[in-house]
Amino acid sequence: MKTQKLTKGNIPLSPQIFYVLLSLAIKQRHGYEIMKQVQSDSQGKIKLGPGTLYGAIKRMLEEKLIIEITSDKQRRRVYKLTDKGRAIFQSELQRYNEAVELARQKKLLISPLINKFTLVYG
Amino acid sequence: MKTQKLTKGNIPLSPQIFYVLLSLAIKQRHGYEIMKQVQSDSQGKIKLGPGTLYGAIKRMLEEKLIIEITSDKQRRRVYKLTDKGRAIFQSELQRYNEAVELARQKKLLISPLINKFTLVYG
DNA sequence: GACAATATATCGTAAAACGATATAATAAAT
DNA sequence: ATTTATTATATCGTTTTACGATATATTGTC
Repeated sequence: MKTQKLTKGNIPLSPQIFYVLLSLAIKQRHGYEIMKQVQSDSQGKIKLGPGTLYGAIKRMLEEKLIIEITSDKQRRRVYKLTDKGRAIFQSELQRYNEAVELARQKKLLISPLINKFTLVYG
Repeated sequence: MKTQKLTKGNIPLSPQIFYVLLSLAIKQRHGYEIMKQVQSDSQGKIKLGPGTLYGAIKRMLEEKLIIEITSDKQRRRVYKLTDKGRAIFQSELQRYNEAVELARQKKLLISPLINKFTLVYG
């Protein structure tokens, strides 16, 4: 009973998987590096523990969103995005963008740059 | 053992919960309306079945992200965002926006408007 | 009156997140 | 040189969530 789907048709992705793909979209990385990058890319909002990280990697390998490119038997195991992984990341990124645009259009997105002063005197 | 957390500190939210909050950020709605709105807001990418929908509503009520404002015993049960729900939605929307901006900055966001013609002759 | 769409609810399964725990190698500090 | 911190990977068990199936009733339409 192989590990599965990453949600049907891979859309939508969980935020965790999204950030893993994002980190690998820039360059190939090993597990621990992914973990740190996700934390930094998400401004500390998402922290992957080992359980989440290696569980996610395992499923993503099975789904062929990533492949391992470790040369020989190194300590670090390096992963890179497959074309499929890149396509799915792109599709999910579009969803993020569309959601933000929709929210902006509905005046729901408050710019963090607008402070109380601006709200009162702007 | 009350239903729980919606992920620790409520961040990050699952895409499903995010779209439910988005639908309620615009106006109060009843369950079935939320379901339809999520589908339309996400361009059909996210479809909530009854299990997901009413399970999510139950947990969001317990977490006090939404409250029920149904008057008397109506057929439809109407929900609206609480201040907490709105704050959490806003925080999550910021995360979406930051992720998109980061991706844009890294040249990872491909505009769907740019087609092959543009890529070749632009 | 029949039928489709609306509307809510629950149950069971599967999948995912996550903390705990473990182990080992490398790098830094004393 | 030895201790200590950080890096690095892995697995196990629990909790949480998503989600399809199923059920039921109401409202609206032909």
